[in-house]
Amino acid sequence: MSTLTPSKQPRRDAAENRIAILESARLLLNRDPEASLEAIAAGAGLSRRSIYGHFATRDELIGEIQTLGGQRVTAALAHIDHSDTRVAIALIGARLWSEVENVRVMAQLAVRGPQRQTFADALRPVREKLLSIVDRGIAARELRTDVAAETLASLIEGAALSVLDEAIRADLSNREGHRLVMLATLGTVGLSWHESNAVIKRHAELQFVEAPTGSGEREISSAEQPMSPAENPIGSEETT
Amino acid sequence: MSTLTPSKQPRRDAAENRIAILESARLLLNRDPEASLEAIAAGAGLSRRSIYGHFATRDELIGEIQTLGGQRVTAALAHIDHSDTRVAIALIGARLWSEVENVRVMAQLAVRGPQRQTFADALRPVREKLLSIVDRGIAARELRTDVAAETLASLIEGAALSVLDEAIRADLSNREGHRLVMLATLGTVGLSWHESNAVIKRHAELQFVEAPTGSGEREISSAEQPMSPAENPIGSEETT
DNA sequence: GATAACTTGCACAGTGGTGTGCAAGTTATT
DNA sequence: AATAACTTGCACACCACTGTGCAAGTTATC
Repeated sequence: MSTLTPSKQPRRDAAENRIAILESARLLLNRDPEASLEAIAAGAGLSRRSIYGHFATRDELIGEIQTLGGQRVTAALAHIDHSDTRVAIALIGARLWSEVENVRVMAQLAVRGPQRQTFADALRPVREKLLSIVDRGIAARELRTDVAAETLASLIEGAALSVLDEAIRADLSNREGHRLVMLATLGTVGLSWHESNAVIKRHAELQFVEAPTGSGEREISSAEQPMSPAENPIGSEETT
Repeated sequence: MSTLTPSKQPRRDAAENRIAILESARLLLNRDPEASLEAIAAGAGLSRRSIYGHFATRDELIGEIQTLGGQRVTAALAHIDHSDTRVAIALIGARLWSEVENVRVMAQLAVRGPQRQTFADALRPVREKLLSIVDRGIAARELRTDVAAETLASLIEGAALSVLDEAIRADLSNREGHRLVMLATLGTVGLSWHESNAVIKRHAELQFVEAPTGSGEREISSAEQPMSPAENPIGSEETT
């Protein structure tokens, strides 16, 4: 995957740079999915040339973002299960918020760019999970029954994404973002705003928890955490 | 604005071609805001070279789409006013749906591209209108009071746009798109799905009306209507 | 402090896009 | 049928970007 010629372990600074590149790319590709390598390199404090020391091609770099981001998002939504599908949906919203940065690049690149298909694939498990919850919820009459399940799932996804956008754009606090995403998804799913707030209040797992690492508001959420290369890979795939 | 050297009136076929270019551009730029002139020309059944007979530069072409689209969208939302802000909001959703194609390009280009500021400006009146309605609605307790007006307005916009996306993507019928957008905006604004449906049922102006020109479903909606160059311009601006 | 690992700058080839000039063709208009 | 209005193809200059080779520097690591 990398391009250098390391006997076993890459040098420490090299490893850091690799991560810096990935983070810069994630950041810039969010705004412009066709951001140049020059720009990405600059964002990482490196020269364009040295990117090629880590990734053979632009596509390889993007591919890496894809797998890494996909892993984090999938992981974030992995253990969601609640008898009440409304709570499950709100939880999904909340977890998405905790991975805003990754979620947005994935979504961004899933729509545009030549490999949008690949990205769509990477998001498949997530989407299937959502759909199955929606299915259950409709059957249980916990969610609105006036919209087909597939459509509703798409709407939830769209609503969540646009809230993420807005939350970033307006630079909302972490706590507010958390609240908004849940409210938006619940609203999409058919609850009145009073019901939504009631659901949120009633369930401990929907409460906002301060960042583990952080001190003040707005701190956590992968945005600040480094894109470490698959520490706990899901389908463990050692390359070397 | 044009580039040819017409004494007074352009030739009939030339006028048609100009429109064909604009329509092709609107279509392609929806998918890819950086679609090439080559592609746009092909879509219009012309050669790239002849685009320059109608528009001096790419930017001029895009600028034209901007003003035309902005006019149509603004016009569509012009006479919306209802004592009940919930109805007004649903109406906005419905009108947006009737201009899907235009709304989506505008939104698309308002986010990306170098002139996103210009596009944002073109949408200003629309956004202000929405905000004022939201303000009123919150004050009247018709809309949710747990989200700040500015935020809520943005959320409505986002929700509407993502429904439009989904509706196009899934190729929903005109009637279904109409219904979905209203439901989505009303849900965002705090209504339960029962309330939303009740509001829609209760008000004649929210009912779906078959296309004026059309026969079956999915027919109207500016998508099919040509982008005539400002027949009833809003701020009448004769160029010659 | 020696060595291998990495970064950098520069030059270069290749690609795909924009915008222009011009000569030759086609087509609406009278 | 004549003419002006348009379209086309081609050649060209120009730009921004990707990807590569290489020689010279810098830095982690033993």
